[in-house]
Order: sequence, then C-alpha cells, then structure tokens
Amino acid sequence: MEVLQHVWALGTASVSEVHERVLQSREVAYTTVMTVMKKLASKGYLTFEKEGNAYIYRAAQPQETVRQDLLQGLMDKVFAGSPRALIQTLVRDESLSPTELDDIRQIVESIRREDDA
Amino acid sequence: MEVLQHVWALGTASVSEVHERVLQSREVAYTTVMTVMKKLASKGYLTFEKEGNAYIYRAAQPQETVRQDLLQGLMDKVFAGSPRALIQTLVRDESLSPTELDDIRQIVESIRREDDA
DNA sequence: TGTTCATTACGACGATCGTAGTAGGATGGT
DNA sequence: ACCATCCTACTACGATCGTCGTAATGAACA
Repeated sequence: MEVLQHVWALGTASVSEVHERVLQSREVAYTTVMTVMKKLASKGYLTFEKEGNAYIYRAAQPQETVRQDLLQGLMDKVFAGSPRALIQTLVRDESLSPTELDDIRQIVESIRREDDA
Repeated sequence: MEVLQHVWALGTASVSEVHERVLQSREVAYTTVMTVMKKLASKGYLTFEKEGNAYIYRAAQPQETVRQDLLQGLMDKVFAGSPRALIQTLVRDESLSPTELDDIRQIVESIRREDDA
C-alpha cells in the first residue's frame, strides 16, 4: 500500500522515484522497493513498460477501486459486512477530532441532498 | 477474525464449539481451529484456562477495541489516516443499499444530537 | 480390561510478506 | 578505454498464515 500510494500520487513512476519518496519517512533499500513493485505488478496492481534501460510503472487500477475492495474486505471480516457497524466504530473512536466529525457529517449530508435531487 | 468473531459471540468457547460454528459456513479441520486459537492466544487476543482435560477460551480484548484497531490500521495505510476519505469511499460504494445509507445517516445524526446536548 | 471417543501436543508444509544482498548490464563523464 | 553510477535480475531469509496430520493422553463406557 505504501508503494501504491506513491505511484498513484506520481501517476507514472520509476523505482527510484518511489524509493526517494519512501525515504522521506523511513529507511529502506532501493532493491526492496524494486522487489515490492515487481510483486505488485505480478499481482495486477501495477503495470510497467521499458523506457531506456529502466522501467516505468503505472497503477493498473484506480485508487478508488482498490480502496473499495480493501474496505469491503475489512467490513466483511471484521464488521460482519455491516457498514452500519463500521461507521459506528468509526464515530465512536475518541481519537477523532471535532473537525473530522464535522467532515463526516458534511459528507453524509451531501448524499442526502443528492438523493433529494 | 473468523474465530475471534465466534468467540465473541459465544462468550466462552471450547475448540469444538468454535469448530462446529465454523463448519456452518465451510469445511475446516478440527486441528486447524485449534491451532488458530492457540496462535490467537499467544498474541494476546484470547485467554484460556484448563477445565477438565480441555481448554476454555475467552476473548482477551473487547470486540470494539479490536475493531477500532483494525479500522485505524486500514485508515492509516489505505486512506492516509483520513476518516473523511474512508467515509467517502464507503458511501460512494454502489453496493450499498438505500437502507444501509439510511442507517449511516441516522448514526451520524445521532452524534449531532449528542453534541448538541 | 480393553476399546472408543474427545482433546491436546507437536510438527510440518507451501505461500506470502517485508526485507535485502550480490552480480551484472548499460550509461556517461574524463 | 575506464571507472563510477544507475538500474535490473535473481536469490534468499526469517516471519507469519492457513492448513492439517499424527501421536499421545485422558475419560468413559461396555
């Protein structure tokens, strides 16, 4: 996921570009990033093509799709498939700031409006 | 998680009770369940004590705590720690039924009311 | 007493994860 | 022509996961 996030942010990415970005937050070897990217590609999360002697990677799936899949997976396994249960846990979490709570309200409000329309 | 869910539901559980429940949805060997429960115990998710020749297991952590931890983990890794982004993906998911959307609205509404109070 | 049934103890195996090293090819400057 | 640098290819290693088998122990019943 860490690597995927960077690729999404970059649009098109070489190993070194991703490596550089990862280094901002933690120490990791260049070859580690390379291995991860290769594995992601073999699983269909990234595609790549040769440019010069290096490879250029691109996300194979839109961020939103992957996010939905992973969220769905967690919801199924941990919240018995119930979005309601998930939300309840989310909003009950004390680490949420008032601002974040407000954000959530606004998003839900906006659906209501869309539905009304 | 599958095993944990059953233990939470049962309150107190033997391996065979959990095994029985798992069998409702899929085929799995008795020893597999046993191994999983032992591993869960060694990680602090379950506790156990001997009763007769068998063991009785109990959840070591409340369901809500574990759910919060896992949700937090997904939020951090997949949604850049943003509850807002998570909710947006959740509500944008077309597989949500109108009923589920309504549920979500109601939960959020209820926080609003608590806040007002 | 002996057999059967439930349960545990222990080990195992292939897959995947996160991490990385080493070797070797290509590139570019001097 | 040569060396440093960048990049890939390949391999590896310990940990964990999900799965299970076999052997041993214990209880209970005929």
